[in-house]
Amino acid sequence: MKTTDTRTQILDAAQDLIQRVGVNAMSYQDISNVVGIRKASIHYYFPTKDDLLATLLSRYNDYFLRLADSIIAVPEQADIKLRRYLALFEATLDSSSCDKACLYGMIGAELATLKNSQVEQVQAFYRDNQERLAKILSQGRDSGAFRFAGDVNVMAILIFSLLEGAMLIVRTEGGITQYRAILDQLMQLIKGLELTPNV
Amino acid sequence: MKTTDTRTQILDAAQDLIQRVGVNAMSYQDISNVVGIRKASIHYYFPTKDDLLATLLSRYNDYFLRLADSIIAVPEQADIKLRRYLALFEATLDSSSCDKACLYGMIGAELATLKNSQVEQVQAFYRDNQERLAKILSQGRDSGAFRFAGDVNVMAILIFSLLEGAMLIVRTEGGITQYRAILDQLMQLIKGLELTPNV
DNA sequence: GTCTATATAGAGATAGAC
DNA sequence: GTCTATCTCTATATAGAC
Repeated sequence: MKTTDTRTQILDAAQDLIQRVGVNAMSYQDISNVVGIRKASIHYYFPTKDDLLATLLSRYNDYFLRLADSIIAVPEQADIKLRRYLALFEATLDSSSCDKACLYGMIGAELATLKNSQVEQVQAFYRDNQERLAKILSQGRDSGAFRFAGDVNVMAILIFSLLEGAMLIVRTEGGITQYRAILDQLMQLIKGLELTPNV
Repeated sequence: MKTTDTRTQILDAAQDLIQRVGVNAMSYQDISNVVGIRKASIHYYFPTKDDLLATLLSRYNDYFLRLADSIIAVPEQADIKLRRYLALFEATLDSSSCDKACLYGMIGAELATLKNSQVEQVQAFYRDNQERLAKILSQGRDSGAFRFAGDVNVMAILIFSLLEGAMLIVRTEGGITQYRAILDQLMQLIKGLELTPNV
């Protein structure tokens, strides 16, 4: 059993807290309570809250896009790839009792309270994800797995917005079950399945 | 020209601020600066911030659902009704320079920092809107205007999640233009339009 | 590296004059 | 109703001992 270093423990605690309550409601004291270190000590690793947030956003971005790219790289049907990509978001929600949203979804709501450099990190995350999604959608439409009309890039933004929004919405009620139902419905729409007469 | 009473000015300012920066980043001092009244005076109308928020949520809910119901009541094609409903959300984003999201979308992100009674107000708003959406979708599917597969209620939650999510996401880039593109794409999906060979 | 102690600023809220 | 003044609490952040 390998112990995690303090710096990582702080980042983990901070991320968990932000995904639950948001950046502005999260404090060094909260992190202190979780990690079991005095709040002054946190400043040794991250002098300001902005430093901490910047590191957090960058870490989350790297981690998430690395996973997304590994999904895209595998030679596989587009609908399988899309399912796997959607599962990445589902995993975030799944852990614990469905009170955690995507880090960037939470941050997105608090966008106006961030400094410019952090806003750029948010923009980058959104853009990168939409790009990955567009790639999967293109492949699917080429192969005939997907049959939706319209522009691939707009569709990518639509899906990304839905994922971020649903993660926030289902926290009030329904939780992971409702989230999965929404994703199933989305897959149906993308595959272009028709309404059958009596269902 | 009729002057708005102070109480309403406070509510308006508070709502505007929350839609931009969120509940936790909004302060009585901010409201004070906008309304031109000392922050202690605000407590005369709303003793606690919870009182203010409760009033705000209730007012927004009443206002929004009244509009939604007036749209549903009119004898009209379902796709026209849906378009009008979507326009309600678009109007929120439209005013000013696209830095305002839906009040309840912002609140949804900060859900964990609210007290129980306010969480219930959020749940009610989500449920009520999904109910209205489901009604429009049912009508559309019966009339043949909509041809999506799957459950109407799930589809309603999907659309609602998308609306709330997109409003947050497009604030980083794209703004109202991107938001409209997403809604157009959504309408296509609901109408069940097929992919045409060379578009 | 982690601690105690403290500086400083801002929050929500109350008391009481006008 | 609105003001000034003030209370209390918590936030971010720093200084310096160990």
